[in-house]
Amino acid sequence: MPDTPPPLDAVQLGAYFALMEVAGLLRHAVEQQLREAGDLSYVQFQLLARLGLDSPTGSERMTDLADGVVYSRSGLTYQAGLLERAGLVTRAPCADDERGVMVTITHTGRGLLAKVLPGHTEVLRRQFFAPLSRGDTEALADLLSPVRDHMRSAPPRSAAPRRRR
Amino acid sequence: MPDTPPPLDAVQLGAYFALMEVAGLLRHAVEQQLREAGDLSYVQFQLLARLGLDSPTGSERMTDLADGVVYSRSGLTYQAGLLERAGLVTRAPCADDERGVMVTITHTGRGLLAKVLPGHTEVLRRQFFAPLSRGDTEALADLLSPVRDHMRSAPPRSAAPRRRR
DNA sequence: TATTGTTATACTCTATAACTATA
DNA sequence: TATAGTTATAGAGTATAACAATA
Repeated sequence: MPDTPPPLDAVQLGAYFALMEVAGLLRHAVEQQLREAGDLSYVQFQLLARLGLDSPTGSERMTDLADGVVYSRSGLTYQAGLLERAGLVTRAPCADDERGVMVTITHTGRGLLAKVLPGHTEVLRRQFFAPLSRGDTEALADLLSPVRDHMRSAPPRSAAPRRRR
Repeated sequence: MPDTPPPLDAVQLGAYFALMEVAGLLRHAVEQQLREAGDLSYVQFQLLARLGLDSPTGSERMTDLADGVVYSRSGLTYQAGLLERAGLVTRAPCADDERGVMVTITHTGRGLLAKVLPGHTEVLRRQFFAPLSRGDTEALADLLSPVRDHMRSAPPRSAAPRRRR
């Protein structure tokens, strides 16, 4: 039987629970806005935003999208299928790797993204940024960015059968 | 047509995306641990933790639990039903309000909570707290607590039909 | 009349495993 | 043999609306 680790202290628990609750409430609020404004789920918005805002070409490979969204392959295939059916993205075989598939945001997709963003921004300001000063926001970004980088690189559990990469 | 708000700047976007990604990855990791260690979903864990750790009596009303978890009533009924069937909680009519239902964590429920917590703690330390100093953790809690309080009190959208409270 | 909670129902999402095709 | 992506399928979770009972 392994040693039980010391329990988290009050400050740690506070940070953890606050983080999870804020993120949960925020996602809930934002999801609602996205659904009403553009009939998009949060995941779908993330995919469109990644293609339309992050990628300079508007294209990405399925695998890279899956990495960013932490989904199973099949989950991404499902979502990409929905977006394609809605005319928001196209799928085409990869040029250099015949096995791969490139997903590209369409003009319609960019339009929907633009249509949805103002309301998105408003919700964020009202729900999330309102109680934060400029310095607070910077501090938050500086605190969370290293955590994000750490989590991206650290495999979730030690003994798990490595799935990808 | 309403004025479009100014877009968020890079720092704000960074804080927002970092928060959502960290919370998402963390939830994913923690959910896995909870599933393996105790066959619990994160929501079920939250309910048990709320009853077993936060509440001094081990009991809470359905309504109060729903407030804390931000679920629809029916969603909570569903989850409470699962927990009850697993012997982790009991449901009994409220003493003072005949309409109400009190949910109480059982001995078995406390046992499962205790069984699951060490692994939970370990995941949190490894995935979340590792890159954070003591001061970082405090700063994070101090930054996020006001946001949580703000979000709890602020109705998600202005024009929505008020549902509760 | 308003509130509490449950039920019925339908839908969305996610994961697993099997499968195809290419590297 | 390993990787990319799809498909089939099954299960969990969530929301909506209608409902019953109590305040």
